[in-house]
Amino acid sequence: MRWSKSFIPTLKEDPQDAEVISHKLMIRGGFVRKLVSGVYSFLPLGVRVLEKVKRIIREEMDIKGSQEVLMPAIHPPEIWKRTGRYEVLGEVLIKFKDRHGRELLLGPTHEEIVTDLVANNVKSYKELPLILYQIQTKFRDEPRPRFGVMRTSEFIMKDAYSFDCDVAGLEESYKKMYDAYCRIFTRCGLPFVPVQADPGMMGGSVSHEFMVPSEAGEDRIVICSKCKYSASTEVAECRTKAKSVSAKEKTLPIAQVDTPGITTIEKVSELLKVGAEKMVKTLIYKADGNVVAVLLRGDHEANETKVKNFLKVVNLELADSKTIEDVTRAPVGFTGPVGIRNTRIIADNAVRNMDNFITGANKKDAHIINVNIGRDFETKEFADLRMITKDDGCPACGKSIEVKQSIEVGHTFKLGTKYSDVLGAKVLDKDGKEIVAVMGCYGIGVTRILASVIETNSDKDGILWPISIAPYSTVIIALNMDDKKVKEVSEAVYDALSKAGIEVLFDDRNETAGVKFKDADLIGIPIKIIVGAKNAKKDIVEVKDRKSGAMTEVLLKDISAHLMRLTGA
RNA sequence: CGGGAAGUAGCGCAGCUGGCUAGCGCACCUGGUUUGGGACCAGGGGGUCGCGAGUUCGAAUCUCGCCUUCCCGACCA
Repeated sequence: MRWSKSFIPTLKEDPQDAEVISHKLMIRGGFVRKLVSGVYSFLPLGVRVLEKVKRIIREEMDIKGSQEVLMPAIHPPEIWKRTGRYEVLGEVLIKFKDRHGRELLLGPTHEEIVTDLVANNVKSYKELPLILYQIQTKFRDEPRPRFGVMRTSEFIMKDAYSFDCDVAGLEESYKKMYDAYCRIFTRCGLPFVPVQADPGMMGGSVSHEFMVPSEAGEDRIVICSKCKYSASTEVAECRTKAKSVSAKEKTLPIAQVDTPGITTIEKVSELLKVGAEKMVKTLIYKADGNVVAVLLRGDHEANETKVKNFLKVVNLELADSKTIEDVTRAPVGFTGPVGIRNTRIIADNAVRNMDNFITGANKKDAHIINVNIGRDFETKEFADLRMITKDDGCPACGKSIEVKQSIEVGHTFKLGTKYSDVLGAKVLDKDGKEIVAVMGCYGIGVTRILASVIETNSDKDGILWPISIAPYSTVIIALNMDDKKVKEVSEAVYDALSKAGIEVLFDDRNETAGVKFKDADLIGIPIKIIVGAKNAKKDIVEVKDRKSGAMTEVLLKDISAHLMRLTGA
């Protein structure tokens, strides 16, 4: 492709509304443009990278025997109502009406649709196992689209679904997909970590997230320094050892202290000169509409995923101030478990070990000290409800752990029969008996891969695409198109490489050398072929590596062989 | 939805305490000189100052409402 004929609108300056590196570089490099918040156009360069990634995905999925399908983006709501996810997804679903007033929605994912497809068309155990996948656009009304293409309302996903006769079959399919995912991310040049995760609204028992450590990530993961343990902080268990009875302190008489206007743990801690670890914070939640008090040690943070899973609820949100006032008869900031009304109390395991602690008094401008469970209030419900920190030990081996910000690029789930049951995906087994298909589902954020690769592969000049997914492997930089010999040699190189099947971008623009170098680096082409006047006279060109800067001189006649070696074409 | 910031040419910004025809850099068009890391000279085109109302003789500038975008929180590929 000739640059002079290409639609590659590069920018010299960072766009005003971009914060993270990948967003800035994708805009500046002319890969994408925003239409509205969370909705992007992919420009020619962006499409080329996207297609490279898709090809890798298809190759790896096909090798595992899964088959590509293409399901619709427009769905009838009925099928979503049958599985109950119409309500679970709620506002995330983008709904509209057709001309007949019939409600339709844009698919946020496709468990319902594939399961229905399989239910209607697969009848025998002989047809299983079956793995279907598609690369398709998903629509989700995100609460907050973010970071360019990282989190958008419309995005391209590769989603796969496995159907097996039994759990053993699912295990096999799951392993295949897991392996395929590792290969896909490796080929895309991503430093990924598979971690245990929470299945969330997908359902099922086991899930793994494929995480790319990066500052721009929206999630955190725990990695053990010693053993192989890795998990999302959402599920990483906190090992809280129960204190022995002998270690318990003698209980002191409960007493009220005045804390006028002091509503936060930090300020109470400051005022009473007591560490936050001697306090208990009481968080009032609404869990599927019911009020629940969650008790945590003052210096600990709630893990809402754990709370949700413990309570077996779908919706969990901090209660509004009115609810808190109803339950505690005090303003927000003085909440405590003592004397709280009509409220289920659950406590983190760490709270069980505490004696003579400080809590809110459920009274304006007051806290109480020397509070003890059993004596001053009662709860029998203890569980791991807090967020793990780097000071906690590894849940598996107890050694030190690291907590890293990460980007989720893939997620795999062992679904079981959640969908196949409801939607009737059943087959007859050997004995003619009906069995429900056991399912797994597997997602990759295709557009998000681009952002992740850039987050982990860039320098001050621009993107460093791995050759496997670079929009072009090679760019020819003709330093001066007005120089006859330079033009002639560049054209010859372009011709030779094109014929050799190398994906080459020929910068034939009438621009200065500086502009061409800057643009080439910005868009991240891995190999530059530089044609300058002096060398051109001797039929020599320079081949320069984008990442290392290493340069070699190559004779014109050898150029295509040389590039074929470099690119593996 | 809660909290914060911002909307002026394609992009990045200045102007904004009320006063001339709204400005700068980049980009773009024409001509010329240039060409090894974002060249130079000359000429030129491009604006509902986010939208609407109000105050005023006069509003990009002040007031109110709305919209949009970005950042921090709840969601997830």
